[in-house]
Amino acid sequence: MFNMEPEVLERFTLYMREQSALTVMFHTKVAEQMGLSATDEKCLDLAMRAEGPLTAGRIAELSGLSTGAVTGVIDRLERAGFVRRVRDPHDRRKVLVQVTPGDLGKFEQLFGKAQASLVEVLSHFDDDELQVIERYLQLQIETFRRRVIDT
Amino acid sequence: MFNMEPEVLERFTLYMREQSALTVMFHTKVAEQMGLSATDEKCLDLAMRAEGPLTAGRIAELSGLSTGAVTGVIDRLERAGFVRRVRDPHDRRKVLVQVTPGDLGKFEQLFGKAQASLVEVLSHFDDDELQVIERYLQLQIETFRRRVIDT
DNA sequence: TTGAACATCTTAGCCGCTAAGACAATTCCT
DNA sequence: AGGAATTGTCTTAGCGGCTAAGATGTTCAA
Repeated sequence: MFNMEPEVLERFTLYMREQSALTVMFHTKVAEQMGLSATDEKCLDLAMRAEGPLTAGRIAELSGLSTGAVTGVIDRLERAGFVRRVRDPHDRRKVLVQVTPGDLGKFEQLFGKAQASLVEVLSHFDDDELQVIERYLQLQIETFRRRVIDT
Repeated sequence: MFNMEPEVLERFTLYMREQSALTVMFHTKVAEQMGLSATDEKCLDLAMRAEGPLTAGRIAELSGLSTGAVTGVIDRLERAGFVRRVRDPHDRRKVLVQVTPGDLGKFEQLFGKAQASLVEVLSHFDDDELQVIERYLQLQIETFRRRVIDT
């Protein structure tokens, strides 16, 4: 874009950095409250957001950890009751990590609070404005994803 | 808010989680490219975003690390040329961490790329829409900050 | 069937983190 | 002013998670 005033860009850049820093802190705190490390929480989040159950190896890829580290992560998550190891019946080398449906109470509770915050924020906008925001978020995520991948 | 359709909230919640996960990954990658750990990059970011130079202790508070850990962080950042230790002339117990103005080339370059992405995203919106988005970001950050602090 | 490829686990070694205490500078109290 | 308490940073010991390399168990192709 050519005709954007520099102050606008500066302000938005600051928002991004601020948001980034807060996000990192939030994840740390959520993990802490759940009695997990940030790494473990990150992997649990991956497993929860995935369509079906992930394999251990896929978690390693997505998280950027070594397979050895992921073994430890799953050990701890399993011991804490958040996930279960299930051998893939079609390929018994693979370990499927199933998120335990119950026992996610603490997690849901913490994210529930975050969701309440989100509702509060969104309540300040009418439908047309929400559409703008949604379009922004979709674009931002899509662009950011590409950027993260080839960084 | 009462009259928001549940699907809308669900979608926004997903955006938040997606954005969170991408942010964490982005920070990891930025740190990696700079030859720093995620922790070190986080502290450098704090130091760069602060008004004046931060003390070692303040960095410990803001980052949630122990003072001992911060000593190590500053050692590494200093060795890598990103910051300098300066004793506070008014209270010689304190160590001020000054961000080196030069030598931030790699950092600026990486964040420059992120900024280019931001510009691209923002270019899809007109001025009125940008105002909506800015209002959203401000509210979101403010609300999120309170949420993070008392989580 | 046998070797190669694959998925996960195990182990050794390293590094950063915390907690506790050492050290130095400052402030407080009388 | 002068000693005690406080404050800010650094040091150290010990712990735990991470990586890399190799072990183990499974699948696949010829």
